[in-house]
Amino acid sequence: MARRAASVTDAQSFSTDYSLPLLAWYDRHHRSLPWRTPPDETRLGVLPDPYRVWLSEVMLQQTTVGAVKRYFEVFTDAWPTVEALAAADADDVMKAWAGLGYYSRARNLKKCAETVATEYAGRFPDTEAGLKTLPGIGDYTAAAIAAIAFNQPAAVVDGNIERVITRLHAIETPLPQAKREIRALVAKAMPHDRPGDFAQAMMDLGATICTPRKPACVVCPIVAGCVARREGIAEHFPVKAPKSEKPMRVGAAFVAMRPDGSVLLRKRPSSGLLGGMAEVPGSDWTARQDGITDISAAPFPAAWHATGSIRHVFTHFALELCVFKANLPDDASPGDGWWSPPSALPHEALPTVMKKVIEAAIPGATKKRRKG
DNA sequence: CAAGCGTGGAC
DNA sequence: TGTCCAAGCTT
Repeated sequence: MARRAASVTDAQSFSTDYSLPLLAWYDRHHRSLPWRTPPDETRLGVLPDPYRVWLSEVMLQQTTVGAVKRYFEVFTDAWPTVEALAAADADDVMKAWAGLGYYSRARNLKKCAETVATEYAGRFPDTEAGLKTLPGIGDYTAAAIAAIAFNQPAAVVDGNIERVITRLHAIETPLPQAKREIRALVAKAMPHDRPGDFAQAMMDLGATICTPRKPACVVCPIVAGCVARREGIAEHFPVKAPKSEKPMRVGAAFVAMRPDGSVLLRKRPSSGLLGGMAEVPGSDWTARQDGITDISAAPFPAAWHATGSIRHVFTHFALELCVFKANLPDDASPGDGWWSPPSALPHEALPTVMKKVIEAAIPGATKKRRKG
């Protein structure tokens, strides 16, 4: 398909005229991913399923492609359409999301599916503005869906593209302050005939060539316009504001087990840290020196005995939990939780930190059995 | 706008 | 071991 000469005549400096070599590179070296339509099809007007684009984009928020692939397959097998996801049991969605992190994404995913199914007749809005009104869809995801699934001329800016652009133009302004400038530069460079491929080409470039460390400038298709490379300081960008250090928190967790191997679980509050996910009973997690790390935080009296401790690092704090275990009789009351039998435990909505806790008390208890 | 919000892989 | 960080969103 012939491209108009617009990107050439519009060019005002060398660094704004890179869309052509970038797209040519993408046509040859694009990554094949389960939610993608290859460029030889998009150029013929064949666009990917908006549901699959949306699902993949939400999963990919702050998450690696390698981790997303498995979850994407599980989700699309269980819920092939937005209507199916809208009709799903919310707890089943949380269970399927367990381990992927940032669990508000799963809660918003379900809400968004319900809204699209009931208020939009099962069809995603095809504009950035329309998409942004939906839960869990912000600036980046709205632009990405609009461009990739609907071929809209949206300026897509993610972490990869921030890195590519700050290097191309040697932008010393730190992130996130530079965001507005970056967005304007992307909008100026974007070819209106292939906005979706342009966005994915920029992201592929950032993921495979213009990498955070040791960028492969030698094989970069747009190195000719890169100011940072010319000055030998590509790795210096993007400049970021310094991060605050992580405090340490401590606490105690209690694994109660019945003779049949069932473990007592309860559900965390629906918002905040690990919102809506399952956990074993435990103390608060506190940064105080006198934080509770003993059986004084036990949910009920029992023959609790220490069975080890686990460490886990969250985004904004590190956690050390002392793990206690007790064997309870068959008729022990679950209180406000439930007893999860060994066959169900691996499929519960347990975040990784809770799997570590249970593994410390009952090795192998949360591992999924390989079939065959 | 800064802070809250997970996890696992690379180095 | 630590450190960084990966296709960000919400409040």
